[in-house]
Amino acid sequence: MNQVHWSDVMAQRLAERGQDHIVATGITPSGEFHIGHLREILTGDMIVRAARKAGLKAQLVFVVDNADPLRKVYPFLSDAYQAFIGHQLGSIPAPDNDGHPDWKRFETEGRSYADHFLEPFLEALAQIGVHPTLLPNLDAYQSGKFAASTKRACDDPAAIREIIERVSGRELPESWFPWQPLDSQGSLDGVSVTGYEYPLVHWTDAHGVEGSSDITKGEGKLPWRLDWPAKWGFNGITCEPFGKDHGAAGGSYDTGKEIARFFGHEPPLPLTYEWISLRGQGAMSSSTGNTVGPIEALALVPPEILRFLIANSKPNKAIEFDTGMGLVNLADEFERWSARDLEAELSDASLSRRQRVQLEDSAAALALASPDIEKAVSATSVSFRHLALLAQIKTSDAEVWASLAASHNVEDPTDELRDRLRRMRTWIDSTHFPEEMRITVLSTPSKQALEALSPELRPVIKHLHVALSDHPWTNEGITAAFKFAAESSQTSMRQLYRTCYAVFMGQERGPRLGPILANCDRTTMLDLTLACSQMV
RNA sequence: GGGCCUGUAGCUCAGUCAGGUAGAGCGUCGGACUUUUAAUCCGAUGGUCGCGGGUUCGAACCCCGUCGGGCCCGCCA
Repeated sequence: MNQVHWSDVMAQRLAERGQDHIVATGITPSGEFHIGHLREILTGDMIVRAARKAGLKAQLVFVVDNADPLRKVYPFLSDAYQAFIGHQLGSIPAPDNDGHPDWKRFETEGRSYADHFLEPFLEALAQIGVHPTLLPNLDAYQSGKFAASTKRACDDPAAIREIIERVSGRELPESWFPWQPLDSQGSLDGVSVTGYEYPLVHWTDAHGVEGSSDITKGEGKLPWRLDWPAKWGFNGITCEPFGKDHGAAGGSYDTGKEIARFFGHEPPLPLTYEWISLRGQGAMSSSTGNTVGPIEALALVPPEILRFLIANSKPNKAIEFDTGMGLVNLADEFERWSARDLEAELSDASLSRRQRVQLEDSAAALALASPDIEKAVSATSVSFRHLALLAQIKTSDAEVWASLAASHNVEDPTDELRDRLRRMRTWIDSTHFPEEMRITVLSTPSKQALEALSPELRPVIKHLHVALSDHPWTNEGITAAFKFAAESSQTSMRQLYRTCYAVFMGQERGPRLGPILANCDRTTMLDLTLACSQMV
């Protein structure tokens, strides 16, 4: 069988390199995590799954870059963080609700800035079925794992400098040294290296203080372009997906490749992926607050839908995340696919190569979408659209299940379905829910909708008003009134409904009106109908 | 300046690596269900594959050029 899904292609390439694999992902916990970061880790997770499917041994690791310094005081931080700029994220206190440093928890529990942002992300990962081995980078420095590579670099800074300058095309300052020592205050900024005798790097800091940094004890860190290839080595990384920022020519992967070999190991198999942007708002960025967090996204959609989004998009394809109609369409697409018997469809010998590839690709994406690798997500047979509708009309869950029992043969709602309804209600209450999907009954006539109505339908409104006035204000009564109005005005039911939607909802189509109108005030609705009939 | 990704049906995208009759889903339109809980089912509609050249018996696919979109080359997934 051909390898069609991107994850299978990666697995195949890994198989050519060996049997044992460690797939790495890495993120700097400098601010709130967002679904862009989810692409990083899910891409890794899916490669691991594909590799195991191909009979390889594979493990997912998540390098937490908590040795990276705080770059600036982000909008969600108080000015107190000014003092921490340049300090490592794993060694400064987390912000509290007001953005002030929470010294108490930092001192009693050791809860760092990095932990603060990492925790909710890990929670989201658990929900989404990703269970990576965590590798906090600060610990790696402190336990001396970087020592060997660091020594290699510090023993021959010119070689490293040559690689970076040649490959990236940028010139490094004269003072550049392949180790950034922590200064007298614990900052990585503004430190000048004055000498090196293994294992000590001597420095003078911005405060005029002099000191020495032991590279085997993590009293500093490697610059990013060395940090990355160094940890490929001691962690035995064989594959790593990364964002396009690292993948650019002359970027950190390019220099990393050569530096890794200088350190004495092969670089991992790369996979560059595109970024996720928010529809209409550009790239997501933790620092600007232009984000949708994984937790927030999971409150709205089930994990399998998020996984499906990543699995079904080729890594080099930019994703526009849309919490409105895009999500509805995505969810319904997932639902349709999972309801199909792809196995059976693929056994059809008359399929063209093209059709076959498409089916196989979707089948692979669908399998990867399940948070639980052991079990495929079963089709709920209820579309997102339909559930959105029911959730708006029925106030209690019991009514929703009763309706589904009648219309969709759902006797006993599965846990999956209950879960979906719960998320659906959250979504409807949020600002993300698309207006297009929102059921609104008008209180004043929609001039626009009435004008859009074909001329021969306008007189029908009068019949409608009469019929509604004469029938009981119940679901059955209203439905009977519709029928009566259609007969007395010689209109087909289809056309009558079109008229009704224009009158009551200002739209061309909509859900069954009987039950909805029955929940509305009779007088208000009759007044609305009358007003409409007088307008046309 | 250097480089990467991208342009295929109204929309979202497969198909490009291994050239062989242009594919899905959505949407739209029509029909069915004695008309609809935006449902479901059936059917139809729809593309000079950005543009121009070249290679080839044959090009969406390979090569050259060109235009448009996104992005990277200090940090960012």
